[in-house]
Amino acid sequence: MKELLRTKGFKSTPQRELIFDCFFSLGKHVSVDELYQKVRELDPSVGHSTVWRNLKLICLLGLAEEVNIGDGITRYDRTTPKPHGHFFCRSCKKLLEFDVGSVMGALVEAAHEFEFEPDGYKIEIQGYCSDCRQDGRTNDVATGSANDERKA
Amino acid sequence: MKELLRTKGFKSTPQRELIFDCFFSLGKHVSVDELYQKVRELDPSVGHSTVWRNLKLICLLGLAEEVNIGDGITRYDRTTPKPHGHFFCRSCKKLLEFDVGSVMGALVEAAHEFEFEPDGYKIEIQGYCSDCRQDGRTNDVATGSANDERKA
DNA sequence: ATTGAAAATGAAAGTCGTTTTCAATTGGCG
DNA sequence: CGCCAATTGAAAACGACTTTCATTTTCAAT
Repeated sequence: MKELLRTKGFKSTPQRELIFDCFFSLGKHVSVDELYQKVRELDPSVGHSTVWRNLKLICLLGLAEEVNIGDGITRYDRTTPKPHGHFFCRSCKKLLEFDVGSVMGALVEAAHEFEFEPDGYKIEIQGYCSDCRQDGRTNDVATGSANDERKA
Repeated sequence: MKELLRTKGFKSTPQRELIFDCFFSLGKHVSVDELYQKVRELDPSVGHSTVWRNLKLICLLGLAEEVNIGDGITRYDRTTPKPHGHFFCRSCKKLLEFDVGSVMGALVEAAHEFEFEPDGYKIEIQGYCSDCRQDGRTNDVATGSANDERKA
């Protein structure tokens, strides 16, 4: 890791190494705060902004990318050799990955038709995972006030 | 519109009617502020929070849904009979729609495999549109500091 | 090993879109 | 018409993200 940083022109610091290590050990879709907590367990002196900056650096290095599922929290997802999509469970907030190999062709083609030069794909399916689907939730609008979907 | 509101248990107010009308006349991916500006042209007394609340209500009624492209601004997209994906140009921030009929089958199937009950799909392709692709931007990481991707 | 320029850090503050609060107003059923 | 609950508007609160700045640290060149 030290080598990668050097070759890209970044310095290696204890905090940075720790943050990188923690990020890759967590290995799932983490938010800044989740990573911050993890880092803090091992070194409580590391600041929030340092974690944030290094998470950005990880993205800049191409090792991760941001995932926005619309709940206002940015998560960071390790880049994988194969592109993948996400299932986002509205109930338990779980994020599951699934293979999107079968749809990439069509997307690339669509981009081509529009003369659009793609450099990123986000495929997200929202709904309820197998653990949560029994709750039978509906989007019946008549049962609530204009604002009560926030807690849903 | 008045009827739809009534049947769902919401009141019809001049502001609400105006906001709904403006939203559907704009008819594209609008942010709260864009809609607020439009509404203000016709009635400067309408408040920001009223626009926001009614945009939420429009979503709650199933007439629109939120689109998050990761730039921190929530946009609202009229629900269409056919699902569609978005091209998001990193340069000019334009949002273009494209048909995703050809990939829906695979996505539904993927959801089924995971026993996931989908109720929403987001397919977004990021990159550069035909007007912007000549800028030859690269993601060369060595050329900048850890933070300079923000302005990209 | 020492040094100095540039980069990195940490605490705190700033930013900005979103959301809530609350008092006043209004819609609509009885 | 009169009441009650829904709605409104202004302002404040909220919260995640981002920047600032003084201090510390890294690392290449002595």
